[in-house]
Amino acid sequence: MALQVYNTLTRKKEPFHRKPGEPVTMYVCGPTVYKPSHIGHMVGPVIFDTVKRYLTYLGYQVTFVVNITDVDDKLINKANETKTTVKELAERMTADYHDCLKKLNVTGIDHFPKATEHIDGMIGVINGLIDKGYAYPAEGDVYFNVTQDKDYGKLCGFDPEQLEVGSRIEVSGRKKNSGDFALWKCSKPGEPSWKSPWGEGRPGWHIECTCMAISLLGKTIDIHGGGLDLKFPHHENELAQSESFTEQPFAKIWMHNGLLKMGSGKMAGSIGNVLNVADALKHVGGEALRFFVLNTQYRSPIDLGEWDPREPGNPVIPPGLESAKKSYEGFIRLFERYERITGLKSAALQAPTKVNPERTFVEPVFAEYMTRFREHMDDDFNTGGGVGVLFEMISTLNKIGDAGKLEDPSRADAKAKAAFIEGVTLFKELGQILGLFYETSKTDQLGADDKIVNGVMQLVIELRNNLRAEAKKITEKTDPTKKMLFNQTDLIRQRLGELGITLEDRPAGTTWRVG
RNA sequence: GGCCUCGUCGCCAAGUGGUAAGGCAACGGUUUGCAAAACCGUUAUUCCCCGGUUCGAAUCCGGGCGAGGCCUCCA
Repeated sequence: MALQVYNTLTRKKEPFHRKPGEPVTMYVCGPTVYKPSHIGHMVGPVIFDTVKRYLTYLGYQVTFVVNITDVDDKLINKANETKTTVKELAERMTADYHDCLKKLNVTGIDHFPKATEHIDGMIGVINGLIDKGYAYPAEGDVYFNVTQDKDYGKLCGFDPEQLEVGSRIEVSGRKKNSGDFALWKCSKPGEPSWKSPWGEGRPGWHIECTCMAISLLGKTIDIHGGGLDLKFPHHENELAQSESFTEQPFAKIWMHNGLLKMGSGKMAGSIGNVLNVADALKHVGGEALRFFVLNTQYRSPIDLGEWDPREPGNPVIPPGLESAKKSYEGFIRLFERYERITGLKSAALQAPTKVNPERTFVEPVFAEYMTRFREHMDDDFNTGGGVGVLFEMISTLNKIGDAGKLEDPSRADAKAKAAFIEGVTLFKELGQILGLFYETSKTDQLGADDKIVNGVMQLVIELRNNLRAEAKKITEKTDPTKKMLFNQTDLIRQRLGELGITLEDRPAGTTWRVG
């Protein structure tokens, strides 16, 4: 099956219109940088980063742009409140945003254009729209006239007439129609402003995306993405003004990701249940957080479960994240097993990064997994289905490991070992398409490679195993010395456990890990 | 009031016409000195309810109930 993508514009899945090898342009609406990123801000970037990863895997040349809105009302208000400048606030919050992206392995974004760096371009677009009769200046503002755009409302399926009926907003004095929206706003004293043909002012919300998408990616982009909440008014308006300006289709495909929810409620500042990325990362790894987002098909809402941080005694993390963290440990353990079996670092394991039609597998089951994973991804980037395949692979690989006695060098089956390595390599290949398997394990972070840490751990393990060996020599089960010795070995294991270190007594020897 | 989603095991979730993936949790077993990890087994004859279409429906249609989103600057 070839790649199919759901297009909001046509409300159906369509065959992807590009052939592998061709360039693909992708534009996704980014954040307004006025406060630290919360986990909801990461959903879109993770999803579209994964879209790029899969397209790249298939051989497309993807250019991915995410804009930074660094001037608007929220920024101005926040800067005033906190006694700082819009510029300083925007720079600080942009740095926070980049840091969050990095922690979640969102590495595919090629350009982060800032609104304030494209003001001249926006003025050009607005001028063009006025010249063509789509926009009109009004007392220092400039508005887009929705009645001039014959297919206004096509993205959301809105009838422009109806928009006025249920509208919560009064027609402002300067607008001709209630649906008209600002392309340019005249500024009040003290606000950031730029010179324009209509006086001192600043751009409207939607115009920056039109201008930056067109200037960086061309008049028609392949994929335009964003959260479902942006569909209206932002994307509808962006679409209207862009196509009015260029007289060409703005985006071939519109993709909208579902939003985060908490059980039956929503995450909102007004409720006080907003979870910042930085706070979430104190309790779960970035990789587990990314996995959590990808566990669900992107168009569905992502459920964090019922959670109210204001209730005393409630967990510090929503149940959905807690559960994702535990699920994810299965991935980590498989790589730990790989390291025990091969004596190699899993981080150094090289897996293919491009699809290879000639690829063959010694174990036919891996070819099946590969196919099933690809079928899910081809079906509108169904990462949730793909994750399911990954879990089935873990189970299969563990069985191969068990049956082949791979952790016992004297009895290990060479054929099984080769199959295991082949499978883990595919596992890594598929996981990397989802942008997973990038973090250094907690054990390594603590310093498993560190001479002193490792030396101390080996010493503790050796001493404990000496006690275990002594205890095992005593055959009489009720012997008090045997009991005492085992009490000591268990105490060591328990106390290390309290420090976050788990000891595992395996046939081939005792290993330790953090977590 | 208008537009639009969604309702699959205790929780999360894939499946959108061919007879219910997977994860978490739980329980039993193998293994282990005991654990941990892993493995085996059990846990939805049924997909909110009621009708209809069909040889066949979780999937399509109609009606109901329930939850949610958007309706002019929320990712």
